Amino acid sequence: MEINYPNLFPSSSSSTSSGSSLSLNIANSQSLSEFQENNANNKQSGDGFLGLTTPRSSDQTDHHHDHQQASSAHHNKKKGEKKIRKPRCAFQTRSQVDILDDGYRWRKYGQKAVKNNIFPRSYYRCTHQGCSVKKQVQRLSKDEGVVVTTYEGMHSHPIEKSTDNFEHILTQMQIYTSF
DNA sequence: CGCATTTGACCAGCGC
DNA sequence: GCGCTGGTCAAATGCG
Repeated sequence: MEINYPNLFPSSSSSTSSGSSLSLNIANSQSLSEFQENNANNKQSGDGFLGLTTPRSSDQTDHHHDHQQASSAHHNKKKGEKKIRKPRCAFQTRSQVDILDDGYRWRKYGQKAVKNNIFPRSYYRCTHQGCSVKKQVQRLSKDEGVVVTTYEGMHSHPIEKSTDNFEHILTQMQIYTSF
């Protein structure tokens, strides 16, 4: 519950310079990647960020919407299968704006208020067909100048716009998250 | 008119 | 077993 990001983003505080080019200062941003077996010893309860579980296999190809709201639809999980946890990559960015234009086109599909944080968390999904890459954007309550963007999945299609250096970063992300 | 955003509800996992 | 929290869906709404 107590989200302080103990080990994740250590030196987030003591940053007073919110001058910041809004685009992206990679120098200040920290990247990290995790893999599915990573948090086996994760006794951290709240861990609202990188310990989150990925419920369904996110294959919206068939996407039989049994309307979850109806009743006992759930997703039929394989009896022997463990839950698959897709790799994620989180970036901490110092920016005034929440929406970091990384060259892809995103559609917002949800927003939730997180505990111990006055700012909501926004959920985005890539609008490209067949691309199920998701990202979530959150702003630290401690530092409103810090925006944490978590990417989940890899893009398998070219970037629409040319956002110079961010494309390079995306490439590195794919290296990190390669499984 | 088409698409993106908003927003409330639902559901699953986990902790107590 | 209950309640909390995070994640997602989908209808309604807004905007270009």
